[in-house]
Amino acid sequence: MKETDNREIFNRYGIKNTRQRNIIFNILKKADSPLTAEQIFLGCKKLDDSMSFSTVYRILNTFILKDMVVKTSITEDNKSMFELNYEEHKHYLVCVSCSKMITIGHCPIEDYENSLQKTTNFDITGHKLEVYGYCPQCKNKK
Amino acid sequence: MKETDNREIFNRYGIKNTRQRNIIFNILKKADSPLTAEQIFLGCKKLDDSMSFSTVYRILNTFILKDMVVKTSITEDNKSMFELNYEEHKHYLVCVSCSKMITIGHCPIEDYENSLQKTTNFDITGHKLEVYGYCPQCKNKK
DNA sequence: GTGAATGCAAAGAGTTTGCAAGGTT
DNA sequence: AACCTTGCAAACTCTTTGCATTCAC
Repeated sequence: MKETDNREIFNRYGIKNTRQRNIIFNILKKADSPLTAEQIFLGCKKLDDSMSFSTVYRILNTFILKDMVVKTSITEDNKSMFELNYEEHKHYLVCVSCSKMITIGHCPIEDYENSLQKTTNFDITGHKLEVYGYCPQCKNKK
Repeated sequence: MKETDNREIFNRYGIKNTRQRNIIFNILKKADSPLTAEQIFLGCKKLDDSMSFSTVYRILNTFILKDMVVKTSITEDNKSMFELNYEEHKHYLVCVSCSKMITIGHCPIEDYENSLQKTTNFDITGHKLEVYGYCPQCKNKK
């Protein structure tokens, strides 16, 4: 534990600063799209061979409880995916062939939520949007 | 098998007309939002106590293969949900408290897909959108 | 030192599969 | 009759949990 120490962040959220939490937090920080628990576990293994799979899940659930991480369901095969809870609103464009995910900057439906709030009388708290397609590489292979 | 016989539909898709398929197809027809495999199984049990859970999954997968049904992932707890593959494009507004789902008629992002296609060079095939909030009943209990 | 976090193994969900028996065309 | 579908039980995958040990504060 040296250069990449997230102690201050963990303090702010009231959780202890452990080696395993640092590893996972750093993996999520580096990721540019949501990761499966398995991807995170494999990343951990490279840095600490003794890391256990249940620790990965437990830490992710702790992070979720503290709102540091969000679970974005969404694959066809019922695997959860995890990413840092960025303040900015993000959506992904997902390749249905190779599963590559790229970030969509602008959110097209914030305005829409307002009108929906009026018509449905729901108190709207958020939304999930994913767009699917073939990425430039895969569409040429079709 | 009498009044509610989907033989013609099954013929059209090239699959046999069985009692179990009729039961499941009718349950999906009546549903106004996606159902979990368990909900479907429980519905089946009421009409045919001998129905097996694996039959439910197998029939659902057959229907998916024939594009009669779509699997819409999406719950926080990694359960799949299933609904008929309606031609019209549908989205749901989901209550985060009681899980009630209501259908959103208009899709706000069809235009958006076109612009995204240009900027990303993806060949876009579809999208998934769910909006979350508290329904009128639940928001008063908060 | 005290309570919280970890590793391991085992248990739980949800879903799929092998096989023998039964149903559909 | 030939093939497809079903029921049952067992297997498989993803995730959670119990318990003893280790670690952070």
